[in-house]
Amino acid sequence: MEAFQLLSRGGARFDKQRFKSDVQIFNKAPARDVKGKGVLIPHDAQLPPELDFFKYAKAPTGKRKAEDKESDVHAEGKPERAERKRRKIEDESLDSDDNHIGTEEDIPTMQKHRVTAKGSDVPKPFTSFEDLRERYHVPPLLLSNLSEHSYKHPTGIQAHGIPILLEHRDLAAVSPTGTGKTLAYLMPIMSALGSPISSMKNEGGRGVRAVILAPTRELAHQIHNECLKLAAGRKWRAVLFSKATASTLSDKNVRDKVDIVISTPLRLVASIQEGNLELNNVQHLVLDEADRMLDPEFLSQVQEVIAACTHPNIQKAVFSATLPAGAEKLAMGILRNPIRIIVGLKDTPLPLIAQTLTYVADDASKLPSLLTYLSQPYNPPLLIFTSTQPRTTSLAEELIMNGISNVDCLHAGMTKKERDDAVSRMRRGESWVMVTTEVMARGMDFKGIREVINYDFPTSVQSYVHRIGRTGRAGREGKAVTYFTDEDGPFLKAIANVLLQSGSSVPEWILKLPKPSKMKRKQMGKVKRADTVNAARKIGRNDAIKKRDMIAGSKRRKEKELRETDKNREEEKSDK
DNA sequence: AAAAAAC
Repeated sequence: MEAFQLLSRGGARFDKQRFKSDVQIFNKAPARDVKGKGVLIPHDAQLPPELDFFKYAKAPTGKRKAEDKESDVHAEGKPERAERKRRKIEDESLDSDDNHIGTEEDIPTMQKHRVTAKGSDVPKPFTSFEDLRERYHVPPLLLSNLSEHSYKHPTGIQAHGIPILLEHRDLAAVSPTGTGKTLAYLMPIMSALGSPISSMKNEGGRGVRAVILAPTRELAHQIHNECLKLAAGRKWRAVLFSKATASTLSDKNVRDKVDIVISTPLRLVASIQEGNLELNNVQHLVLDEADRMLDPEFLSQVQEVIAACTHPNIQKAVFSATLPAGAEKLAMGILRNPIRIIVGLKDTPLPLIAQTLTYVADDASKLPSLLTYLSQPYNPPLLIFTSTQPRTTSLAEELIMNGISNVDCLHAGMTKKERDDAVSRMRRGESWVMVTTEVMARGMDFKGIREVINYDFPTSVQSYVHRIGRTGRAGREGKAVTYFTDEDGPFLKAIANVLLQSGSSVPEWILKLPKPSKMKRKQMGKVKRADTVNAARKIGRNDAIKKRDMIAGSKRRKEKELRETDKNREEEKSDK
């Protein structure tokens, strides 16, 4: 409390103890608004003893129902689509029986987590990390490192995925954000590397034995940290690949002593092409954020890495919270006799995240809305997503100029050092408001984040799911606010369905929006937009105006409002 | 659909 009073006077540093132990803080005094700045002290959110992520799965609602309804409404003329959907759902529920995944007595976590497995000879999941010692001879040190970092009970993806990887099978794993996917692949890999009784023999060759690919440097860095935690007390060498380490590793003697390389794809490709790195002894390859890694821009790089991994007995695994059909197909092509594990519902955020959609009319109305939001109590640190680097920078500047404390900014246009510093400040709890791009959207695990704001509308369902997945991690609650403007109309419904699917509510009129067909979306753009505008005006407009009026305006803001009304007028004209 | 990120 004292720390926050200090803070409210402005300028003072965030109390570093603040995020050291979340639990400690959570048990403290009830939430109080700190004078003026609206910073809220959390009071709830004790870690639940068991991470029951999927309560909603027991009684399927939301999307399933919405899908059916949708099919009913839109299926006229093409009933086969509804039929296909229904069959798919049945197939999924059959999968688990076919593969003898286990009964509830065997695996108490099963029912809760609604896991579906597909593939031949699916290994049984385990219930306690200790089980792994006997079943797979996982080194005791690894297990004690686990408990040291208070990993007590395996999450769904860990219970199901780890045995698969320990049996050296290929795996495609889909599990929601913040459910411990990193550990699910790191632990078995490190076990295999260190265990003398592993299914594959290590005497074959020298050089890097495991490679983990991630889409951003920050994520690679974070994975490396996890790796170090697990490896503590053992001689494993895990290397975070960067320019610096790449040149060190060009020395073959050094290289041969490295077990695990964690890297972004292009960095690795560069080293391979320079002849400074050989991957012919790689026996474990993981694509983290797999769907992202299989995006067209990354795909060729990833393929090059895969091609360089010539070891015949290589195990490959892909992990993500989202896996669109296209990416899944690609992944399945890369994997050999794979098992596919899906925890929860695909492409769905956790119900722990309370999501809202907020109408803000147009771009110019966003800043006033955000400032209003920040003038009320909120839970720091706050993560704000924008669509471009320049917008990230300028929004951060605006916030600072409007007197918001401890604003930070992070995008890939910044130098490595700037990026590293921003992440450290975030980890230390010194940032209250972090404005960022997609670079932070995936994988990043900041335990303190309880609120995410999509200042700019996400460009895909996947992006949405990952962005808001920065909160609500490891069983904690989270909050996500998404601004939408008239222009976002065509994509609104898709996101709205995601909200529904994960147990958040959506205004009726959004659900009634017609679903724009792919082909017609372009030409219909105008019409759709008009629909949205009208519907939005009825419900959201007044709120938006009220909000704007509530803000005592600085000159800057008044200018903004003027510009905004001008724009509105122009748009109204052009609509006609 | 479209930007970001990767070196």
